[in-house]
This record gives sequence, C-alpha cells and structure tokens, in this order.
Amino acid sequence: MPSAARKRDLPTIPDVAGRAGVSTATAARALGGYGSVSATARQRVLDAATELGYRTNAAARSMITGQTRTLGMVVADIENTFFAQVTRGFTDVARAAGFDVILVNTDERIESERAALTVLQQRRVDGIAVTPASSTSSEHLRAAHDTGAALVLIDRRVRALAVDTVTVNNRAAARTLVEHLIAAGHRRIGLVSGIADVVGEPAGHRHITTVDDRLAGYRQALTAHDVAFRPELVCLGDFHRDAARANTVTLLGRPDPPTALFATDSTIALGVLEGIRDLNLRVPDDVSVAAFDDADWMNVVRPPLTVVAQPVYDLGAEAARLLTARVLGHDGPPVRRVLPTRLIVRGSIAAPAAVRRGRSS
Amino acid sequence: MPSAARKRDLPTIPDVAGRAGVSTATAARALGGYGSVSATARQRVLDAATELGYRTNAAARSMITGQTRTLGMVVADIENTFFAQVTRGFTDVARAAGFDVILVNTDERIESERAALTVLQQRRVDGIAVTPASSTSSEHLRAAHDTGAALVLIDRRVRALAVDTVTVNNRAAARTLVEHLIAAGHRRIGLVSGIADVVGEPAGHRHITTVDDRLAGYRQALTAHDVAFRPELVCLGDFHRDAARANTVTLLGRPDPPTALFATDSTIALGVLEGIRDLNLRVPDDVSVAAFDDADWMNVVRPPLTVVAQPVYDLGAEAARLLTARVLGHDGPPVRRVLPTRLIVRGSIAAPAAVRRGRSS
DNA sequence: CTGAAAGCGCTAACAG
DNA sequence: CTGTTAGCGCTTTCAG
Repeated sequence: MPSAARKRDLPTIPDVAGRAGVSTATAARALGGYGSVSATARQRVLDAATELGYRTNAAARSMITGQTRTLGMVVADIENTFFAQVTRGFTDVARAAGFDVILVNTDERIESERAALTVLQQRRVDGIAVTPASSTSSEHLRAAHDTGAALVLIDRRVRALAVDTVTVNNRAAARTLVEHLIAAGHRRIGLVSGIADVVGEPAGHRHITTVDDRLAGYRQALTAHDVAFRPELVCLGDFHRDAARANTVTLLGRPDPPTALFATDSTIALGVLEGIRDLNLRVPDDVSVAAFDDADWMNVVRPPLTVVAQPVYDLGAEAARLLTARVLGHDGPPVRRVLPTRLIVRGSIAAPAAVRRGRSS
Repeated sequence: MPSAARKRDLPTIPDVAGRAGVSTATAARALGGYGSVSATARQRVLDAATELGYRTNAAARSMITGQTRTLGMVVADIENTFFAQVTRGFTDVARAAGFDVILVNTDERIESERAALTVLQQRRVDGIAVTPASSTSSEHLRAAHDTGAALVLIDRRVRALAVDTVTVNNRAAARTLVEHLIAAGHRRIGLVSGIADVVGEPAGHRHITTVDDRLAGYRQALTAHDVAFRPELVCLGDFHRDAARANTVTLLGRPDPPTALFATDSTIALGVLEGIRDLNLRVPDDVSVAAFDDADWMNVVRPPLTVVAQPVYDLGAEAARLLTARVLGHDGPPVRRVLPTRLIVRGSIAAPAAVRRGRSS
C-alpha cells in the first residue's frame, strides 16, 4: 500500500444500478438528468443513490463531456480588497451558473501567471478570468485561449488580445478626479501609483493599463487646465502600501512639495495617509488627498477621502456572465464592457494653503 | 454539433508517443515522471510534447491515481479581509505543495456549506478546509471526511468533529483585551459581535465558537475584576458593518451607555466607528474602542485602534500544511494547533470621562 | 528499459 | 423507455 491516504471507494453507477435493479445506462440517465427515464425507474435509482451515498465523479464525467464546469480566476493578490471583491462577484455568478472556481494568485509576477495558465489548461477549465500582470506579455494567455478555454480580462486590458474584457474608463475617471483637485486650486499634484515595471520583463516600461490610463487621465487634466506636468511628482512604486508610504514621504519632502496627492488605488491610499502622518502633516489643511477605489474604511478615516468609486464586485460578476455565456456556446465578436465610475466628494480636499492665504498661485 | 463551445482537441499521449516514436507507456512515463525511461527516450518524448503543446489531462490522471491534487476552501465571505488573508495563506502553501484550490463562499449559510461540501466531494478533492458556519451542524462535514477527504477546520471549532484544527485562543485574547479596558477604568463595556443564530437553524443559540469564546473571555474578565455582567450591553447582530453600526447607536443611546466598546472583528469595528460618528461622539474622549483583528486601516484612523492581533495568514498557511500532510499520507490523532495572539495598545482607549473628572465609579 | 493491454467511472451512440 | 457497448486519456500491471 502506498503512503498516500487511501480515499475510501465511493459507490459508482454500477453499484447504484445494481441496487436499483436497472442497467448502468438507466441509472446514469437518472443520476445525470439527461435522456429519458421512467418516473419509477428514476425514483428507484435516486433512492438507491441516496442510500449508498452516491456522488457523481466529476472527473469521469468531464472526460466524456469535454466540460469541467470549472473556471479559473487568476488575480494578483486575493488579500487586496479590490481583487477580493472582484473574486466575490465572479464566484457568485459562476456558482449560480453551476461552475466552480479555482483561485490562483500571481503577485503580479508574469512567471506565476504563466504557470497558473498551464495548470488551468491541464485541468481543462472551461474558462479563465485574468487580471493580467502585463499588458504586453500575453502569449500564454493567447495560447490558453487557442486551446479552447474561454477567456475574459478583468480590470486591465491587453491590446494584442481580442477577447472579452470588463474594465472601467480609468483615464476619464482619473481625469475627473484630478480636475476636481485643480478646481480646488491645486497646481502641484503628486501621483502615487503602483507598479511600473513588471517583474520578469525589461525595465523602463509601464505595462499595466490601469496605471497607464490613470496616469494619462492625470496628464490630460493638467494639460486641459494649463497646469505643467512635472515628472518628478509622479511616483511609481509597487502595489504595496510601504512603497506608497515611502514615496509619499519623498514627495512631500521636496523643496517644492505637492499640495495634493492622488493615490491610484485604496492600498496605496493607505500608504499615502501613513506617509502624511509620518511627516506630522494634516489632511486636508497641509495636503489634500484623493484616491481611486472606495474602500470600506475610507469613510471612517478623518477626514473621509474623496474618491472615484468603481463597481468592483460588478467587474467580477460581469466577467463571469461573459465567460459562462461563452462556455455555454455564445459566439460573437469580443465584448468590451466598460462599467461606470462615480466621483464621491468627501472632506479630504481643500484649497492649498497658499491659495487660502490669498496668494493665488 | 452541440451548442457548447467546442474545446479544441489537445494532443494526447498517443499523439506524443507517435511523434516521439515510442509506445504510449514510455511516453506516459516520461511525461508523468514515474517509472524508468532512458534518457534518450525521455528527451524525445519531452521534445515531441513541447512541439505539440501537450498538456497533461488532469482528469484522466486523477481517475487512475485517485488523487486530484485539489483542495477545497470553504469560507463565509472572501470579501471579508479576514477570510481573504486566511485564503491567501492557505493557497500559498497549497500551491507550493502542488495543490490547486477551489474557493467557495457560504455567507455563513449552513445550506450553502452543505452544498459546497457536496460539490467538493463530487470533484473528489483530496482535502477540504472549512471555517464552519456552525459549531453544531456538522454531519455534512463528517460525511465528507468519512468518504476520504482530509479535513481541517480554521478559526472555528466543531466539538463533535475530531479533525485537525487551527485556531487562536479566542477566550484568552478577548479576556486580555477586556482586562485592558477594565484597567483603564471602564466598568460599562459594550460588546458588539457577529452572528448569534445561524441561518437555517433554530434561533436562540450561539453557534460559532469564535463568538462564544470571545464572549466568554469578556465575561471572564468582568468576573475576575468584580464588574457586573450586563446582558443588555452585549449586541449580537451579524458579521456586516451595518448591523454593528446600528447596534452601536443603540448601545450608546442607552440612558446608561457603555464607556467602552469591544468590537469582535475588524468589519464590526468599522460599523462601531460609524455608529460612534453618527452620534457625533469622539474616540477615546467620549467612548473607548477596542477590537479583535488588526486590519490594515486600523493604524490610519484617528486615533489608531487598540486591538488583539491574530496571525490570520498563518491560520490559513498552517491549515494547508496540516491538510497536505494528511493527503500525503500522514496519519495520527487530530492536531489542534492554537496560534498566538498579541495585544497591540494604541490610542483608542482612555479612562472614562467620569473617572477623568475624579468621580471614581 | 520498453511495450501491450486492461481498466478508472462515466456518457453516448445505437439497438431493441 | 431501456440496455449494450464503446471508448474519453491516462496509469499500471505484466511480459519481454
């Protein structure tokens, strides 16, 4: 006997069929809910199955049907509330449609993402949802798609991939938020964002569309209002709060510090607030703060944060809808779903001190 | 052709074997990494596999081996940071050991939990981790365990089930925290907690061990310091912030309101802070606050919250270690792992106003 | 070290 | 409506 724990043998269709006194085919039909079975036969089979504690063997079934009723969900980090909410939306809809979900974290590492895709292919999942770690490295995604798995991209786009996508208009949303800052009188607006370079790829490129787009929106807002773009006010670290905290301290320590800070997601916002506190500065008196994503705690900090909220749960839910539709046979050109965002004005923005003192910038 | 999307046929072992010019057995051995294969044969097979884009069919393999290399993770709600962190710890260790994880949310509903267990049995997962929705309804857990799936309980115990468990000492931790409150001079301490009754079970019972234990710790602390236990200061709602918020407003609206509030988890703490704000009260001047779980935002609110921190990630990680060990053949009596907690004193606790004014209670 | 052959548990024709 | 018969793709004896 091998060292592996012996999985007790569960009853099989022949077992059930025998007990019910019918053929395996009839038992299978009753159990599987397909074909036609007389009411009496069905009942006998179902009773026998219950008595025996029969459980369909999903692997055996999927070998024949070619479907696993399983979906893959590939995210950077489930500990991040954004991904947790996306995943919740995704699993809720998937489950309602009869699909189970295998969850994989990549930590933004393209290598992990590749490995994840391989595993999911081995499992022959019917579909895969990905928040891609790179907008340029996509051969592994295409390969998985080519082998027949439905594919949907969430939150981030991949230009070279013509598949269903669920995003928000990050550029427009960021622009709106920054314009709000400008309207309050800010001219020096710092941007603290996530990853610039993807681990495993050549440095010096911004590879995640959300970062690119939010940065683009930021620049658009500045340009539209004749505010100079200063590269030194843009800090790209990673998606963890500590980097954001350090970047914030650096930014605010400049001789000519920004009067407002734009955090491009809620985790970064946490770091930004910590950095501000490290310097014993106050929001919004010393520095205004605006962020992307409306996390649950943002209305509890003092002052509450002005944010652009995005429908995070729906991002995942809609992705699952698209994906299950494809799996169930829907055919058609790639769908690009763009969900609406909403500006929520709260107390974290004030006019810069200079303006308040009457010295218009 | 059926309406279902056709999954392109991936190459199989015969395909690879043919291209490599060996038998299917040899190809399978090389691909599966078992038995003995000559170096040359192995290389030819591996090359052929790469050229063909061969991917092992996990279902076919597991039909024979009896192992799926899949684990189930059943949590109440992945959106809750606690479960998200647990899940991260769990998946990290599982992945490192070569196991994939199927995630299921139950929303604390025992019915969902039963359904989840059934699904996981159908998939013949090798092991299941559960944060059980009830400490008493456990037949479905036992049933799954009896059919051969390894089982580990996380965070919450189930008395009637002799399986591996990873928890913290909730009673001791709660007691420590409440004693800290008492030491600060508090005598009327409100407790705001999660679910009391489990959906789908008769009302009037508290069925989740974490709630029970934290409440027990609270009472122990009171008793040990001759503080009267007042049932009306204990509010059991559900695990969502809105209930906690409402309960907080109710508690603080009493003629004889508590001078301190104990929130039994971080989501509830959020509701407690909102409730306090609804009443325009200040922490800690008007009311002190202490909580279970050190969420990422707790150090960013003003004042930062005093908490009992538990090693949430490790709860999941250790569970995965225990589970994979069982799957890999470890045999032995159930392991009850109790991880350490830590009191983190921050600024949310002050002496009650009456004490500060010199009118000792 | 390698190959042939027998299934794992189930579904899918195909007869009856 | 029901039963018989092939396999799905892989691993595993068992020979050679």
